[in-house]
Amino acid sequence: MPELPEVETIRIGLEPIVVGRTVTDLRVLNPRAVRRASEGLEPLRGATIDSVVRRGKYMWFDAGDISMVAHLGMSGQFRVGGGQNPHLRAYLLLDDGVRLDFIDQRTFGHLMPDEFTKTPDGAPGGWGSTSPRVPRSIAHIGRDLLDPAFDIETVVRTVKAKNTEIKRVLLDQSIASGIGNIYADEALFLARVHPRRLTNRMSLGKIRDVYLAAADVMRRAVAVGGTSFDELYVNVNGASGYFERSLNVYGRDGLPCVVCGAAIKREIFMNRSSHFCPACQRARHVRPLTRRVQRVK
DNA sequence: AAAGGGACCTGGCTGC
DNA sequence: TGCAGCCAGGTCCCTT
Repeated sequence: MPELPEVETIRIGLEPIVVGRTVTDLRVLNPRAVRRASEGLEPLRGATIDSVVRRGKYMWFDAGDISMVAHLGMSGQFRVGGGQNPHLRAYLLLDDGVRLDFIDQRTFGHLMPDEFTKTPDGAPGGWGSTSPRVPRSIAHIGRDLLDPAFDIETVVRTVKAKNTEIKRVLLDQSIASGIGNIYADEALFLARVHPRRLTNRMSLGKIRDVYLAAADVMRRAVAVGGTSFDELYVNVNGASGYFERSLNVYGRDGLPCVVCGAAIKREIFMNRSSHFCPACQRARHVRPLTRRVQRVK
């Protein structure tokens, strides 16, 4: 499940492979892998890649007037290819003979050629970029927590004004991007906030704590190459990350809390699992459970 | 308008 | 042994 740290690891791995290279050929093996399937990836043919940029979980190849946006979804991978893989969805052939494969078992990921639009704040479009522009289709995605132009005070005020639960807002990529289910649970644990806590019942300081915790956990995950559970997330060379051993709550339901020893709880919320310590993250200022269908294991 | 919930997708795993 | 059903979750889209 690639979130910001995993995508950043892949972006770093892609840079020496694609920057300065020209796309000499390309092929789409599964039309689901490309948005705007009518034109496919053809606009990339002949383009020279100047940089690989990331905002949240999105990446793009900056190739002059055109970009190729990439989202890995649940299981997308870029691999230096040539080998056989039943989940190979598309590939680019570069002018040095390298074949860059896009592999995606669950097919939630996609590639897409796109044009640029200017960033409203005049800052570079994302990590790895020096130009103030972003692909049009992802202009609505918020800056991520590790972006130098990320404005935490604006985000904190936006979150406070919402009438909903904190975890739902953490996963809203238009407010702050890059956070997925794993790091949302980890950030809430570190900030000692229940996932279903209502944001308009939180102080500005507490909301800030949650976002600072999310930034901290992602920064530490980037440093060790992200989190790997299985072969679905690996970097461009096929190697795994090491952050799984640092997870405090995610996937630890029933095991003792590392702080207080209480059993970590797993609860279904937003059709996903939430993992939290019921003692460290008390259910204060949450909506009554009767308002929603709940299944607790 | 904002909020919330389901669909999409595949393969590994569980339990009968 | 075989197979049905569950589970993983990022994002889009529809309904309220």
